[in-house]
Amino acid sequence: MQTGATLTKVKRSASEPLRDQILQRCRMMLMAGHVVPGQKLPLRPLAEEFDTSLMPVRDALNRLVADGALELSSSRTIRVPDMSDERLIELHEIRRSLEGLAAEYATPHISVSSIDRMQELIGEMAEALKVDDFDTYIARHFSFHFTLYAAAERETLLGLIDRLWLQVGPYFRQGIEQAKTACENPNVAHIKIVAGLKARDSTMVRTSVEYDVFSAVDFLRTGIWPKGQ
Amino acid sequence: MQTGATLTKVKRSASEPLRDQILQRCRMMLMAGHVVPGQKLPLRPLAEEFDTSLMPVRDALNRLVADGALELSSSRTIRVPDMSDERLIELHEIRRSLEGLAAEYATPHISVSSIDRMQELIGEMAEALKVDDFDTYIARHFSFHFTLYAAAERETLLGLIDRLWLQVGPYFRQGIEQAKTACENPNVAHIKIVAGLKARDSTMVRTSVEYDVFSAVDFLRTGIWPKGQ
DNA sequence: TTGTTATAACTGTTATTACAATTTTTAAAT
DNA sequence: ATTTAAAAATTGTAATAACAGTTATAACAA
Repeated sequence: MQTGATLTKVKRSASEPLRDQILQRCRMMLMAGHVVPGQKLPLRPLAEEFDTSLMPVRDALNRLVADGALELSSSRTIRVPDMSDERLIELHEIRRSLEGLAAEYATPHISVSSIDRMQELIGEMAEALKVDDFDTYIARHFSFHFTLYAAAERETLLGLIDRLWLQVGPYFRQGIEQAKTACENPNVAHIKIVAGLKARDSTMVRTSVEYDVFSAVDFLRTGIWPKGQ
Repeated sequence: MQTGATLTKVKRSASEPLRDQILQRCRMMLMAGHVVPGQKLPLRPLAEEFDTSLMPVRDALNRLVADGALELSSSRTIRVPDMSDERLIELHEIRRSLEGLAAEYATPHISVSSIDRMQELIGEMAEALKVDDFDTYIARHFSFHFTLYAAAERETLLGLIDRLWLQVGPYFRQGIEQAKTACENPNVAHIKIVAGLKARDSTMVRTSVEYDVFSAVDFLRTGIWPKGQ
């Protein structure tokens, strides 16, 4: 299947449908950049790897298509969509708007322990980057942002932001690998976010998050078009 | 099935999968408020009405669950979700943010003929309201807003806004029927939107759209809790 | 009448199979 | 060697049936 990730069997349990277990796996693959743009994800090989029938795999992938994380190309093959300049910019206009909103709502409510955790995550991100452990970097980076956004306690908003991250996931990894050094720049935003939270300054947090998202555009662009098209 | 809408058979054609045809039907039912909050939508009766098997119906409904327009209650029955005060407010915080964004981007690009059409739609809305033709009112109201948002030419943004409308759809109809007279208020916003477009004043259009969304909250609340809980 | 238990009906999920369309491969002809 | 055409393999979709929960109903007991 060449998903780049180690896939093990999923088990049928009453608590969680196979579809959801498979969905979770596929989400991880996308977020971690373990699938590459343009890559096909045919149902049957995936079903074989998960040791299930087509149906739950089909359900999971259809869900991801609905979320814009995958696409149904003409002649109905499911693949990881390519990124265009326009789409990248649009996604980040929306990200800026929604993540800024979430950041603002989160600021008064977020717990001190969560802020401390975010502080730690900044350190762990730097550590991971030093040893080229991109998987860990991506995981910590995700935790950092979603610890903040979850504190806004807006379920629908969180879901929308999640969808947007799923769409940039496959390109984010390429961005880091290409522009590793440039990652210091976003980290400045991260530090300001934590500082803003400690001061309970909603405007500062929102502005810092918006800047973080803003700077991500150029960062991602270098990953998508390394030669500088 | 008691969907309130007239359902006819869907036909298997090469061009469009049954799932998408059924999805379209269900979307209409939700947007037009032809299903009521709390109502169950079991697969088998729907499949019988559409004269298909479970699968395409299941696909369509799962998609709507993913979109937040339907919910999988505990004990996995699919139903129209109830609206809470918190959810209503959250949805409109997001709506305001995203529809404001779309409005701003649309203003410089929207064609004169589209603006004219929007002007017409305001009239048609008033007409429909006079004769209690709520179906027409809802359809025209939808056209009015999405003519604007489509002009922004942001596919992902449009998709997100569409999702949000799908979630408020079932409650919008109740709102109109309950607070019919109060509908003059939103119309003021509509008129300002068109005026702003003619002047190509992005800020004015954005502000008017944001006010329209803002005023929709109270309006919808009267529909959801008519007694004034 | 009320509470409990067994039975039946109904729910979405999953597996299997068949299908139609597309893509790839193979073979033949130029 | 290149082009064309036929055949095989691969794709997602859809139908059917079996499954495992849950909910409703009915029968029985107190």
